[in-house]
Amino acid sequence: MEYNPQEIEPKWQQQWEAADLFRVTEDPARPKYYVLEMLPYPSGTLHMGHIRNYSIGDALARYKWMQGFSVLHPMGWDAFGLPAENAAIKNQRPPREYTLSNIAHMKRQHRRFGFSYDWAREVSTCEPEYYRWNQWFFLKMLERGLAYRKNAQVNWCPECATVLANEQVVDGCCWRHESTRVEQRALEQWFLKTTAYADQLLADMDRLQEGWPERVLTMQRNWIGRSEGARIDFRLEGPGGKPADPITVFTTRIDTIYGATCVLLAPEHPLTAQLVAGRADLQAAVRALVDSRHGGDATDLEKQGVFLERFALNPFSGERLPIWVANFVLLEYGTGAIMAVPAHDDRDHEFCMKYGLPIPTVIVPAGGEAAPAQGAFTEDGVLVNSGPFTGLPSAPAREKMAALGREKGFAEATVTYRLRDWGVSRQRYWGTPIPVVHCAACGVVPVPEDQLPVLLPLNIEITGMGGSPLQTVPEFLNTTCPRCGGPARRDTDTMDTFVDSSWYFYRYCDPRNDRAPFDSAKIAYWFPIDQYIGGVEHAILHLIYSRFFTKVMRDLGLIKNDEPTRRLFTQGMVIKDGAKMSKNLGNVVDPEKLVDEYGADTARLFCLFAAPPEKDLDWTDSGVEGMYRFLSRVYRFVTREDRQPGDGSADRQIRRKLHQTIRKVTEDFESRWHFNTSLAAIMELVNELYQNEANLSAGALREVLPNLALLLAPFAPYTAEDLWEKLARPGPVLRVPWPKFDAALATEDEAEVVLQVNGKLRGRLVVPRQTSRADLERLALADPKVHSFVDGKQILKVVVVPDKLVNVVVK
RNA sequence: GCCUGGGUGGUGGAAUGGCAGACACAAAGGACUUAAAAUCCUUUGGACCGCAAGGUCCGUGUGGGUUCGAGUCCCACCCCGGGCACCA
Repeated sequence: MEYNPQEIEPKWQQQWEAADLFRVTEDPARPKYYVLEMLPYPSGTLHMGHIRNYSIGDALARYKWMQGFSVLHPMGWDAFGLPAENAAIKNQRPPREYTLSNIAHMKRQHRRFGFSYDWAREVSTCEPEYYRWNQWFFLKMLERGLAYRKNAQVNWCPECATVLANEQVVDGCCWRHESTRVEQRALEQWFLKTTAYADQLLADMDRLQEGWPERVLTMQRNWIGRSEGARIDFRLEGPGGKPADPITVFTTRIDTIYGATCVLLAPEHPLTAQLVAGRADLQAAVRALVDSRHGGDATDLEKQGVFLERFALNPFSGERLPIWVANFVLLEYGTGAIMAVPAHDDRDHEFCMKYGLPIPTVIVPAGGEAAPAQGAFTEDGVLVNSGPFTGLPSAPAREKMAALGREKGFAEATVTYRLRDWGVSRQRYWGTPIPVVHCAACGVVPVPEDQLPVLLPLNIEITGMGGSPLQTVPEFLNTTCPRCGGPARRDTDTMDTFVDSSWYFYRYCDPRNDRAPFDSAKIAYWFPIDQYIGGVEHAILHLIYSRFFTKVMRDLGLIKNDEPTRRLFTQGMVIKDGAKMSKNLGNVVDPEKLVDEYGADTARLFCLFAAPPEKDLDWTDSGVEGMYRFLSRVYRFVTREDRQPGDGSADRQIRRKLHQTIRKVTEDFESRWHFNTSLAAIMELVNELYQNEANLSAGALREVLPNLALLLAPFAPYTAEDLWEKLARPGPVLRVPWPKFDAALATEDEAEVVLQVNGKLRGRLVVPRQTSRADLERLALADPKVHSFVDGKQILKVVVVPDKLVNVVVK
């Protein structure tokens, strides 16, 4: 029979759906397995990157089902976000309608592929049933001081008179007004205190070591950026030469403090404003510094500073140090102030060279090597010219100096993180409303839990102009204060969509719960996620935020697990013509066209065969053809009706090959997921079937063919299901146990032993397995070929690896 | 600059110290066919020797090293991709 995916795929899709095949519940009698693919943004159509992601996850889910697990394999929609608003501006389509129609279309595409999702658990983050729990978590964090307000910079386009998201800023300009420079404006915004968990987020990564890619952990470690150092107070010299309030600096190199030649403040540091008060010239110079930072790359920013004509005292040496404001000092990191040690820091060196400040050496390389002739010596060494600390190596000096500072009250060892709190306010419409009201009398008042959800109004015109769009909806904006009952205004910002995706995988466990985000018992059953699969582009933000949410939820007593995900797999991108598929480049392949032409199984198979799943995959149309040919070849062989049974002379060989293939595919699932090699092994089996067709007995085919269908089931499920039916086996395949291999049968009983002389291949020997070392050595030396290379030379040594190789070393 | 992943035939890739190039794509040739498609079979890293069967040498970015033996381990360097980037 000919392979006809256009006929068999819709047939099985309907049967699977009718049987509710992928429905799963908590079953105490079976082991559980939670396999999760990152939920998509409903952009309108699935692209090949999605298909690749889901093909990997689906192969795993189906394999686990066949292994007897209860497999939770859900799908949903990350449905809030900017594109829906842009569509509203461009096409006058309401964001909700746009989003829902995209979801409907993508879901149809999904179903054609036949992925094994339990659609009864579908979650869409833009529905009030979902986002009310975003609001609920927000209120819980507010109660615990984990959500707070502060001033922060936003991107502002003067032309649109609106706030821009970072992705709307292109080369420092507005995406819609290419020549308009984006300005920075300060706005009161909501933050979640991710920094409160910085130490835990870092420490718990040790537990992820096994199941997470090393590079993702490294990226997260860098992002959290823990540095050990010290805070040091430099007292300000007051007007009468007397010390006044201190400037606190952070440094990791307190051992270099005798080499400090000035103190540098960030332009935005509160002390800066104080110190330039009444000096219009200095104020203007500081403003110019701030401007120097905007636009352009931070890397090639020229260092600039302004001397404030004031001094601070080095608490160790008592030296008077000039106070400068410098454009490269960041308010957000450390204390927003540093001591400049030009001899031992590259940036300080550049700065002090430029302004002619002294560059005294206080650290020399240990072991008497020479310090670099130019630039700063930034490594640890031995202290010189450092008062009582002279002669100490850097590390103990740091400890002693911090201890002294602590004793005297002007310094303290401390830890600083690069991680910042998570700004979640967005001046956008299509998102979760922030559930607080602003009351003139009571200030910021949380919306009481029983009034949730704060519904996002649907009748609104999106113009892309002005501030938060929700300000234009009076019915939403105007409310009463829950505390005093007086008139109040709702917060008109919405939450970052990363909030939605920080906990969605918990909701899958109990998606229709209307009394709580979920039932904790269900979480206890399913969590942690056994395998999470997605693109590496989410290595930092999404994966840190969701780890943060998990820790908060645990501290709220809702869940018991510390981490959401046991194992993470990051798949590679899909590349065509040397670039990532994108509409701009016009190199996209439409998955649906592939299904029309070749069927979903062919598309899946190509995604799995063309490269190992963690690597980027090069798309080729001819490769797709190849997969179609392979499936056709399998189908034709299995369904052949006119076959005359052979004499069975190849039975032994084909059964061995079958068991080797089962072993190979099973091992691939249990280790590296190199499905490209699993499929190659299955292809070899099929090739052997064709080659030995005339010599296979009916009995051998009765063993091999059904197992071949089972081996294909995780990768090409429609084809496998149809073959299973054609072989008159009771299905569905998903409920059939994964085949087991017979280890003895899979092992060859003869071994081909390689013969080498001085490491060079000189011959082969077929011997019974487990032939003794002595026999192997004797046989090798007796081999005429080996003999011709050994003859007349002195044998130094003979290396024998049983069942593998004999290497004769001669001189 | 720092942190990462990688560099193997015409192409995607295989080989977790032991036969480099599994499997597939592409290409070439052949069978079947009136013909085409489809299908099936054969060849396919390079150089050289041989009428042939077959054989020799070279070959995994470059240079060193460890080892009986290195694509694989170690050191140095070159190139490409990704992330972070004045983080004190």
